[in-house]
Amino acid sequence: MDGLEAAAGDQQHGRLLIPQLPAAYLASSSMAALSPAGDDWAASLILPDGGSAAAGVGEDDLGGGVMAAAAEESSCGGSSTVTSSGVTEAAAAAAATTTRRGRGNGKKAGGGGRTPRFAFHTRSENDILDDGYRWRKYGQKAVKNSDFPRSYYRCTHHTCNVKKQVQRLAKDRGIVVTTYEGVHNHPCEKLMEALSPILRQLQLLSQL
DNA sequence: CGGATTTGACCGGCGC
DNA sequence: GCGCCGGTCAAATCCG
Repeated sequence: MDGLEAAAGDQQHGRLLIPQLPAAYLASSSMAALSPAGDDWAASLILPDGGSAAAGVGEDDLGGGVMAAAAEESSCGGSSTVTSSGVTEAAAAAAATTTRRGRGNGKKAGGGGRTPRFAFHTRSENDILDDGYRWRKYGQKAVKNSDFPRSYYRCTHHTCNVKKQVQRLAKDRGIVVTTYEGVHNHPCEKLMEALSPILRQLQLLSQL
């Protein structure tokens, strides 16, 4: 297991903790309870750890820990176009086997500071789920064991080095596997947008 | 016109 | 050592 800090212990109890993930990240990615309206979509968090991570994304074998997050469509992506069939059970887990390599870049982080990485499934017709951040696509590649290409995105924020990969499951084209790598070092635009009125009120109250 | 996407080439690690 | 494969780059193209 490399690259991933896995919360191995908790998996067996049906719970998954996501290590090294700041709350903002979580809030933005899937589970905030910001605006629980709109379509719901099923998400399952995947934390490939040790051996179980051996299962590749392509071969959607029951991998490591799965957590049926069954989150409401929420997050800063309030206007997300993610639509789903409403299925809420977790799909089979695939793990992000992508571990190393890259062009010089992959090395840099590997020196000792590993970038946190986690993946989750969403059942959606839409490849791109709006997580509140802005992404720029920088590559697309056909991968083995999958009929669908994998897309590579990078956060458009200047100082932010977060990447994500998006790929459809070979066996179930309705499921999109999104793998995040890194942690945003800036607030989520849409999240802040949504929070700003509340923050303003808080400031007012604190002045009293 | 500026930013995002597309797409083929290139690079580097890994397995054989 | 070589070929395969996944990830990234960058020029061309597209789009608002």
